Amino acid sequence: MAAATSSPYLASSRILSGPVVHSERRGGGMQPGSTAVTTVSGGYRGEPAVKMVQSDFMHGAMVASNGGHMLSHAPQWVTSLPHLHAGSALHHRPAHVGPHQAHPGSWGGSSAAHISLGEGQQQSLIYSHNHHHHHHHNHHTHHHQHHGVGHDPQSDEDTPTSDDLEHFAKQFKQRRIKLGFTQADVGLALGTLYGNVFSQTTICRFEALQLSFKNMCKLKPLLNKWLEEADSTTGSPTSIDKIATQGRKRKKRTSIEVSVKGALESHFLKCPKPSAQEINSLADTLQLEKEVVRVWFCNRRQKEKRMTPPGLPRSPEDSYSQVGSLGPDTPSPSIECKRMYSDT
DNA sequence: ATGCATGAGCG
DNA sequence: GCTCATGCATA
Repeated sequence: MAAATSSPYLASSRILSGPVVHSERRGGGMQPGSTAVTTVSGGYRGEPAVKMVQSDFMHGAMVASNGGHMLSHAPQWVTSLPHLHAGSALHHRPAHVGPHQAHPGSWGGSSAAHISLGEGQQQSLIYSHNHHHHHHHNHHTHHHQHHGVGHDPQSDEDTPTSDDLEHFAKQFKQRRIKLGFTQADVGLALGTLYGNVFSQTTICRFEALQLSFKNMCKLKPLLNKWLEEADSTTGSPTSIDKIATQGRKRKKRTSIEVSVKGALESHFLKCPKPSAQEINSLADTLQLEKEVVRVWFCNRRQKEKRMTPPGLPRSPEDSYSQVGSLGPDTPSPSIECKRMYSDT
């Protein structure tokens, strides 16, 4: 329940967590020779040498996994402050890139090509997920707003369908590019317009329909509003700057080797929700930290819940109707997998 | 564009 | 510890 009560590093609200990092650095040439590499390996956030926070999260995690072979001593990933300069001038009046859209992808090779030669291809595997939800939205205890005029499907009210979202996302991206805005620009603009700052990642995922249905529905109105603002505002920029540079030290992204990822996928197919014991064994086998393995499975499950699996072309006969109007819970299959190991 | 990660919220 | 929304860092 505590948002930022006793955080030793974080001191700002999550609303203003909008770093305007404009890193254009490229050329990552550090290649591992082992299964995975982490700059600051060892023990991560958990039990530091000194007690400071009560850790409202992951309290029993390391307790249960503390078999006695892990050396947890380095809790923090160095307080490296990404000294960014708030160059507030790129979110409402980008530039006139012209009709041919020659703006540089400020985020590196994120131009328009979908070249994925690394980890972006492992997801080309088969997705044996069956999302069969009933498609009867807005049926709950909710009064309908009687509009005198005809109610458009994508005006504002009522839950959009998956088709609506897809169409909107496509339109959005087109207009956005036409206007010469980057995904990051939109994210920041949303912050200045509503107070909800979003990153390039989120905008990207929205356009690619890689968010959950509910999440898509939540973002759609905001982005829709931005569209109206973007093309209508032609001289009256209502841009206010609200940047809050944070100095949160994040664990460096663990690069899992391809073979290891394959092993993880195999296990995921057998058991998408392994127990702590299973995770422990897996981590030991793959020589990965338990947290890494656990998070990997969490992320993997999320992927299955996304809309439009990547690479899979949508057939005209097939329609995704994962409207969660029935309840927030997911009718997951009653599959239970337990592996009881007595040794290591 | 996407993989790994954080954190709130919920049992 | 899981789900879910979200993003930093990276390929």
